[in-house]
Amino acid sequence: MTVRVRFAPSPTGHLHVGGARTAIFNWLFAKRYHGTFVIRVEDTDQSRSTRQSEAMVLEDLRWLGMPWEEGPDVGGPHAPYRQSERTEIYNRFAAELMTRDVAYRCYCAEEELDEKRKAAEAAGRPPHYDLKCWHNRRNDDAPHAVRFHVPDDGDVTIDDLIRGEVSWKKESLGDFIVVRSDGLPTYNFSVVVDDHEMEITHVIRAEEHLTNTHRQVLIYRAMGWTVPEFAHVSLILGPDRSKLSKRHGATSVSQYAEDGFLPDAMVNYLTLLGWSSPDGAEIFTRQESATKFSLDRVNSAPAVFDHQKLEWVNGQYIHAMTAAQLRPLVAPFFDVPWLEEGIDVVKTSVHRLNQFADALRFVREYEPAEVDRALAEPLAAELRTNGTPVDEATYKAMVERLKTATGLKGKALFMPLRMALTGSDHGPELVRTIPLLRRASAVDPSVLSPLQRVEKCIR
RNA sequence: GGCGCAUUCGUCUAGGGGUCCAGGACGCCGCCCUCUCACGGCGGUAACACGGGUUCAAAUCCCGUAUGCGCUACCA
Repeated sequence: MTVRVRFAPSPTGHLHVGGARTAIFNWLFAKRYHGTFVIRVEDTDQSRSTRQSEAMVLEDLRWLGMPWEEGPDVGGPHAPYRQSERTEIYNRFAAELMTRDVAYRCYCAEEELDEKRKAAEAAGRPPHYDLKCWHNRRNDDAPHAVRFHVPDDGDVTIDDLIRGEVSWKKESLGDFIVVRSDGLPTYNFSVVVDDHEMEITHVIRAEEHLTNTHRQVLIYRAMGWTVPEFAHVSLILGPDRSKLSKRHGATSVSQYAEDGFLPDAMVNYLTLLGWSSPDGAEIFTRQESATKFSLDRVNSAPAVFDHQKLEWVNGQYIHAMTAAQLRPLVAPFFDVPWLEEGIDVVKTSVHRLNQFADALRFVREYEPAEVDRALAEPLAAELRTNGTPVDEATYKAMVERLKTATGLKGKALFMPLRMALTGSDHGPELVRTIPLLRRASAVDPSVLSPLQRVEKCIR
């Protein structure tokens, strides 16, 4: 049997990091078992779903770098992959459910149901549907929804791949709506129809759907369909341990892209949030994790999103990349003719792509520092006669001559030197900084050369 | 309220009856490297929610309690 998994976002905004992690686990599982990864858009809630949002979610998924074999944009053998385009299919199966007498038309008004529910709750009874339309089944075309009837043998036990056995008693459920009065299916119905029709073998989704599984299994049974395997992934929490939301800061994948995070780092971190590699590795490519991924190593407890660790992971990726690899990624945030050289000099002090501009500010902006003439003048003379160092050897030669000329050494020499050339008391090593300033000033007229800087100090 | 899920350092986690007075990572602290900042290296800090069982032996199995979260919709 070929593994087929799906990620089924509802297009109501950008892709959320929680959704991203669910997508990653699905993708990893598909790769691990050489299966198929399907994207299905769950847009049956017309009031909240937009086509624009669907495009954003797909774009976020593309940015993360998890290609899918079937989906609304690429099609596939089970098209369409947008639930709003599959209503005839749902209606067909809803009709079949009614033919089998496990579903029925419900003509109750929403207000009426609300009142009954409140009354039941007030009286301490379970707020389940009172079965009025089940007991008086009819089939006219007055406005109605379609309701599924929970059978007497409605107890359900599943063997969740992450949580183990989970059971529910039939009593915990009332008859529930499968087709709304607007003719569109509810989630619990469309998801079953689609997962069956699309031959999904493993349903890997967020924990918030765990209790919905009871209803869904009942529908599978009523239709006589094979029940897929389930794996419910725990939620991602904010620092206060409530479900991660906007008030905790950035929650959408696109926001992280804008904040200078790399897709590889994002996928790496999110994979680590709930899954651990059997060899204990924490930095790994998606190919590496895909060969080792298994659902039994997915943690069933919710995980707090740790922004600091994400930054660290992102830094690990940036530090491991060459300046040439980094340049095209940094350019959208900050671009100068000497970008690649600049990146090479400061990349170890940066954790995010958008921090390069700041880290290289000293190259573009220079405020003359208070520097003792006893150093500034010999330095200016040195730069005039011997030129500016171009590499480690010429830098060391310059330092030796300066030591002789000034009688200074160690910190007493280097700090004023740094101040004179960068205007700051901290930054990358001088042996790298000076050649960078030289090259940058050569290709970029807005950058002052080392000599120009020193001259400003003397004036 | 009912049902369901969860609970190991501040955070992510390892662990599946003895090898655990609990290991790794992030963070934090210290030291080293060093002109500074960062990187890197080394070291330190810090946890089995609580109470009962089962067992020669429990972080690991069972039962309660507490706490958190989810579902209980004509949202997904």
